[in-house]
Amino acid sequence: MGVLRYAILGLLNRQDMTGYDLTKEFQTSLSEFWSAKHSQIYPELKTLAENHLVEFKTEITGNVLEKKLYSITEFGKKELLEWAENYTKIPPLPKDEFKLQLFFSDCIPAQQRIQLLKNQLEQHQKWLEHLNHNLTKFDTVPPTKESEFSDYLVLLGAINREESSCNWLNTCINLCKKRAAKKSDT
Amino acid sequence: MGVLRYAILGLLNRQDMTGYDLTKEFQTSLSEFWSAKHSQIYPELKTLAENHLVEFKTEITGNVLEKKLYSITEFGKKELLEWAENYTKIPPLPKDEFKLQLFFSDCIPAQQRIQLLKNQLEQHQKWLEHLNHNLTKFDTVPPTKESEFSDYLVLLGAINREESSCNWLNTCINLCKKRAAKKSDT
DNA sequence: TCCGACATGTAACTGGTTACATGATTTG
DNA sequence: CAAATCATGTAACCAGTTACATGTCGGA
Repeated sequence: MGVLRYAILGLLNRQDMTGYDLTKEFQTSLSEFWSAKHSQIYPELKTLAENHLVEFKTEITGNVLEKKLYSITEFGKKELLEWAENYTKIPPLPKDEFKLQLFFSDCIPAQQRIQLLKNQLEQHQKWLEHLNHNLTKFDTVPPTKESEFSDYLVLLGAINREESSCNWLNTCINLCKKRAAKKSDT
Repeated sequence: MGVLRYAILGLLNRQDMTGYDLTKEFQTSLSEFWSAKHSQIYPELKTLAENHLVEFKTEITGNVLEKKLYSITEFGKKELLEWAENYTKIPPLPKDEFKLQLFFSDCIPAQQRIQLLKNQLEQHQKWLEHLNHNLTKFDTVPPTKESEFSDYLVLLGAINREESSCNWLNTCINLCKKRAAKKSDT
């Protein structure tokens, strides 16, 4: 695939950045749907520059420290646009250790299974809170500014996902409880 | 992490299997939340056997063809149970090329963005149909049999996820349409 | 007799993480 | 002056995919 290159091109299309800046973007604005460490970003920038999709000028911060300010080239913009217009397949089913655990949970006591579910629920609720907090950062909802608008859409997606995870976990907990009650019944 | 080993141990805990059988299980019952190709499974079985978590006896199918029937050892069961009882972290945010595309979609025409969203929606709806069809395979809902019960729970999770994806995409489409209407308004 | 399923493995490569390595600048 | 942050890179490793490689068995 090589999706990382488009993530970088997309960011550089918004504004010129250093590898360090890009790394921070992956940690913040993109973190909901893509990630990359600096150890992956710097080599990628190098090959991108070699292929003339980006270019850089070396700047001096302070007295000595060099930094490379990267910008997207016209050729890079063309490549980005081509990708941006294409249909993509739905994301491959993500691996989920908890679901695997749940799938095999017939080998542990019913009460313990419920505890596992509750623990998972708590973690998702916490994350959901964090996402809802991010929602308050927009001054209008939905935001009017174009760049903020796509931020908003993907944030909605993240919130949506967490909410549905919580719903599912609650359903599971209830089903397990019912089941446990029935068993102790007989 | 090394989660693959627990997936294999979990399956072998249900019944003895060959590497070939395991491969099929990953393609079917586990496919919603874990995957592995035979090229990964066979080496893993080898190391698992070396560590005495599983053992195998060689059987002959027909006249010559050898197959290795693997079974979990007591030690393997202990290891599996230990994993099964532990709290796991929520799955790492899965990479999602479509969300990345949407995030950068301010560089393409509004109508085209809507087309991308609609295409994604169609794909998710198709998959959802498939999952709902799987739901009809249980004779009672929720099923009473213990092994079927956890199948059922994870299937609910998958359906839940697809439904919420569809909801989100519909929301996005509506927001984009509204936005487009407003713009042509001025 | 041919084809699809059964059956098992290895090799090369890709994407990504963790750790190694270094050093400058700013701020408290 | 110490600590956090800025800044850039490489190396070793791990999980996973694709391709290579081989051969048997059962049924149409």
